[in-house]
Amino acid sequence: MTGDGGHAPTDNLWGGASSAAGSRSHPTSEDYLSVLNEEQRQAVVHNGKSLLILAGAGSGKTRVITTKIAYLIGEKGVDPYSILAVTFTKKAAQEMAERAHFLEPRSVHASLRTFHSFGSWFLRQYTQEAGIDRNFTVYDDEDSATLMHKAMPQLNRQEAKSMAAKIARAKDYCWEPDSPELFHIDSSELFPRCYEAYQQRLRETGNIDFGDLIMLPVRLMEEDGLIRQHMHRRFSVIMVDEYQDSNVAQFKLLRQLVGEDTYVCVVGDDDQSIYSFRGAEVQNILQFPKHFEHTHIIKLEKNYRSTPQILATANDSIKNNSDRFEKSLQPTRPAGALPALTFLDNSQDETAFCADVIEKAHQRGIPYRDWALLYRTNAQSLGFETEFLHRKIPYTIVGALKFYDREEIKDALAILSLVANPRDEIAFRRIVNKPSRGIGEKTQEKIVERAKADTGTKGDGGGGSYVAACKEEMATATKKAQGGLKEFVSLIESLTVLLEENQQQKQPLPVEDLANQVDSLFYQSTTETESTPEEKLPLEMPLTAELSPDQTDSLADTSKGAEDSQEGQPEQSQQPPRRKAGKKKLSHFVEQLNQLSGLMEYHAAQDEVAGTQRVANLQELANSAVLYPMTMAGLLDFLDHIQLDRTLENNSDGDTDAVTLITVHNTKGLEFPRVILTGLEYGVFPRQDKKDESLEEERRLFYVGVTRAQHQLLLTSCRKRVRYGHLEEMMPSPFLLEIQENHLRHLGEIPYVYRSLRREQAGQATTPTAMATHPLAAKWKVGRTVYHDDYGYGGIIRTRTEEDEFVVVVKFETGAEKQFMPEYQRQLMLVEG
DNA sequence: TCACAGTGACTTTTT
DNA sequence: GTCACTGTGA
Repeated sequence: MTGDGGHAPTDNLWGGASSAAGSRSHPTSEDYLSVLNEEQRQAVVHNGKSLLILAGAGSGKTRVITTKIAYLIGEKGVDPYSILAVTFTKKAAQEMAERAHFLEPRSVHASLRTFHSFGSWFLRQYTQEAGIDRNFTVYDDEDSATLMHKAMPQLNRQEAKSMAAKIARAKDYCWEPDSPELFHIDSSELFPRCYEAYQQRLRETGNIDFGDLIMLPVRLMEEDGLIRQHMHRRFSVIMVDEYQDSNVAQFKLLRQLVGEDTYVCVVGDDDQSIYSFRGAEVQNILQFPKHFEHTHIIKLEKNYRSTPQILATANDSIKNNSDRFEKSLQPTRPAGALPALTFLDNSQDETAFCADVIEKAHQRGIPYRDWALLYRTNAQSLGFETEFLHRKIPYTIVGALKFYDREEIKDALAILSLVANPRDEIAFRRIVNKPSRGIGEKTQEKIVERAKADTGTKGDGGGGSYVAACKEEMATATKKAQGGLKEFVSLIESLTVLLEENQQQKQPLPVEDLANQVDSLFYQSTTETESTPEEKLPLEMPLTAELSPDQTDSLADTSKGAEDSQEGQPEQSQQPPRRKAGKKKLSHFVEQLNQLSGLMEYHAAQDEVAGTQRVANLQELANSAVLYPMTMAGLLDFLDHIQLDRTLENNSDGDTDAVTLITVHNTKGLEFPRVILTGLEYGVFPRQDKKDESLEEERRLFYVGVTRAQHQLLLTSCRKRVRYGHLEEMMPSPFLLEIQENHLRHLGEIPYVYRSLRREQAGQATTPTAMATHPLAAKWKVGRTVYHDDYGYGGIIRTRTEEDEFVVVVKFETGAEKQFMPEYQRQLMLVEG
């Protein structure tokens, strides 16, 4: 069934499609199949019911998927429209789309999406069945925490946040407020009550949270055979990338989507499962053959990315994990340099060292974009940013300091959300009194009560509008509040009117508008149809991965706008529309909103005192809306895009030559010629050693980091680091010690602890039973002098490890004998010498 | 209602 | 070193 007949008919189809696609020549199926190895080729042409591809790091996983898509369309005559491929990040989805499109132009009609954007697409078609608002928006974690806080006022902010996180976890498993399994997460009787209250409050707003994006579609399909059938007819091929990171809810979604005649193919690597903290279930991939009958398994172990030296390092580490498919990566690349390990005195030295290395390399002609700087936590990026800024090394930072999480941006988005859905309690609370309009907590509470009473007029939507409630409240409110409310109501209403007025231009009611349309049809560029996302019948809704608005070139205009609009000037910078636009752009609407709401003025004042960039950020938000039409549908699209695509916010990807600063988690699926893996200290990476299981996940994370590198890998570790405002002595990461000594090159000074741990390890090599020595043991040795805030000076007389916690026993000068866990009790300090 | 100062608690990783 | 929450005074 491989390279047989098919040529003549498929070639016709092929030719037709590629000529339409333009100048770029697309490879033929022979071309793209010939570059695959045997296993890859098998995976592509596999022709059964279900397929599990276990693909090691760098084994050409994406190539296999994209080739498979092309092959199915080009050779097997599968309708691209009926192909669904889901990934976890937008970035991955986009890359998949690009590569598939290169191989097979018709793949633009396939649905290449993230799980969550698929959920959103699904729910937009079934808002009524799901019991949510037609114009629902998606709450992020912070919104959820606020909602929880309001639903259960006795919780303080932190407790509310933790409850919200637990609810999110429950939704990862599709557990309802009355599910008995909830105790797995939190056995207190408070938890189900909180969940219940939260859920009720959420439904009152008509909105949904991240978990609902998966959970609600699952429930709808479980309960409604018609919807399920509908989906089965719609998709005949379903593929999932990075399947090791799917959670139970996502598994259930897949289960529902796969009908009798659906072909299902999942790809993943259990060694790269790094999201169990948010419910990812490795068992999904391990048990896949059990859940889907007649599963064929193909392993891809040849690595096409890294040098043998880098792979040796990776294998050294990952083989220490117990719960995994036994496998090891086979190198195919030519030999390279050994990975280098450098110890630095402190994190300042670390940043300087990294900057030096990159600068020197640059002088040798190695571009900045070759480099990626990896760290465990976002907070670590700050030091690098300042150093790079100072040295004028260009960098792009992925994922950190999220643009859309900034206060001013969330404020503006809250107004947008409220315009879309006036029942949005969280958005309402956020901006009703910002800038201060004299509407305090008391008044807000009354309005919320009123709005909720409104909802009592059962049925789905209708009541519960906060704008309406504000109006009613005006009658009884105090003078001060009255004025504020009036201001606020007129803001939202005028914005709504603005949007509706513009929207009406689309509807062919007034004759002049028809004329306008003719006008735009004839006299404006017709090449790029400014298609507005319109409400269509469910089956016809496009589900292709939409390209994100090009935020990069709008960036350029930002700073200017910021300077000019210091005072509440009437806006001078009318949006610079690149293409002549007949219809107004959403960016215009956002600018209006920024002005009318007083947010611009408010934040300009803040900028003044704090030296921040808030006005510029608000302007940038407006700029980023330029690709959306100024309609309700455009607004929803825009909000969706922001909520579901938090990854490619500020990266000016493409041709710019810049170093990548990125968390290890975020590098999943990426590769770089040169990688520096930083902060390899115990307590930072791995973060803690609570349980074996989570240490194994940290190790997988380390493995992911190492296997991102193609040619060159640098590892750095600091002896001291500032944490919690104090300079602390750090221990080297245990992962460093797992690497065979001759697989590493050690640069510079090697700390005593590292040496002695290596020695200890060498001694133990013959007795591999107990590697129980706690990493802290090297530092807190019997006989050392310590100082305690309360007890004064003393000496360590004993140490032991108790349930993975390291305990020291200290006898103080006072005679008192006390036990401490130095990891947590910071009052106890080692005295130098 | 709001602004300020003092106090206490906590820091993963993300759609 | 950073929030977030609390209490005070205007």
